[in-house]
Amino acid sequence: MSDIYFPPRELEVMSILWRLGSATVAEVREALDEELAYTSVLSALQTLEEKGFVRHEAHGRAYKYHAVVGAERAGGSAIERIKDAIFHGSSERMFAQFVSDKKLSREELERMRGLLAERLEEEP
Amino acid sequence: MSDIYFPPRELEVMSILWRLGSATVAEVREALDEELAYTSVLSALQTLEEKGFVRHEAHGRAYKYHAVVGAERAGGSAIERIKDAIFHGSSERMFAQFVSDKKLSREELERMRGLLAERLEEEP
DNA sequence: CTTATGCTACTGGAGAACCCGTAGACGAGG
DNA sequence: CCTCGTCTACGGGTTCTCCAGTAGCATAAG
Repeated sequence: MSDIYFPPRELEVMSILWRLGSATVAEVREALDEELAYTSVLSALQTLEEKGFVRHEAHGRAYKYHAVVGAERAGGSAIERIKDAIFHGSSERMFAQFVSDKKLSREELERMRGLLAERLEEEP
Repeated sequence: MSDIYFPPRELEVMSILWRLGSATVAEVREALDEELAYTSVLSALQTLEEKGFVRHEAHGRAYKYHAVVGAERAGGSAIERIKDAIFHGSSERMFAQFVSDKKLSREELERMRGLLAERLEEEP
C-alpha cells in the first residue's frame, strides 16, 4: 500500500497537528519541544503540504493547518514497516517486544487483554 | 534514552544484517529488493559503521559486516517513537491499531494472548 | 496623518544528511 | 598479462533542517 514515511522533524509536527486537530504556525511552534524560528516551523508545514499530508485555510490573518492523513493510517503504516524490517514480519515477536515495556501498568495490560478478546471473537 | 533512528535505505540494510547475522557487501546487495550498484550498498554500510550501528572484520578477501545494535533494542526504540508521536503515548491505542490488522491469524492472536497472560502474571 | 511595533507569510539558500554511482587501485587466479 | 571481485576515493543529486531577509497588514504611539 501507499508507503507513508515522515522524517523526524516532520513527524513531530504531524504529531502536534494530530493532537490539536488544527493549528497555526505559532501554535505548532509553541507546542514543539525545542525552540525553533517561526520560519523553520513554517517550512516544515509547507513541505508537508507539498507532500499532501497537510492542508491549510485562512483563519483571521493567519493560516490554520490540519492533517489530511489520519493518525491511524500513518500508525498502521509505521507499525507494518517496523514489523517487516525489524521483526522479520512476525507480529508475535513485535508484540513480545511491545509488551515487555516495564512502564506498562496492570490496567493497561488488562485493557489490552480485553481488546484482544474482542478481536478473537470476530475471528471465525 | 539513546534515540536510534534509521532512514529508509539504512533500515533495509540493517534488516538484512539482522536476518543473516553477518554478510558481505555482495550478500547484502543480493538480498536487497532493488538492484543497486555494489558501491551504493557499500556506502550504506560505511555510513552505518560511521554511526556505530555496524562493524566489520576481514573474512577472506571481503569484509563481513554485522550489526552491533540488537533488533530488539532498535525495535523498542521505534515502537516508542511511534507510540509517542502517533498515538499520543497511549499503548492501548497503539495496540488497538496493531491488533486491527486483518491478516492476523487466529493462531497468532492466541499466541499473543498467551504472551499477555504471562506478562500479567509478572505484574504485581 | 505618520511612524513604530508586532504579527503574518514568502523567498532563497546554507549546511548537513541521504542516496547512488563512476573511476581507480589492489590482489587472487587463470 | 588479463580478468574478476574486492575496497577506496570522490562527486553529484536530492531531501531534510533551519533560518535571515523581506514584505504585507493591522494596531498602537506620537
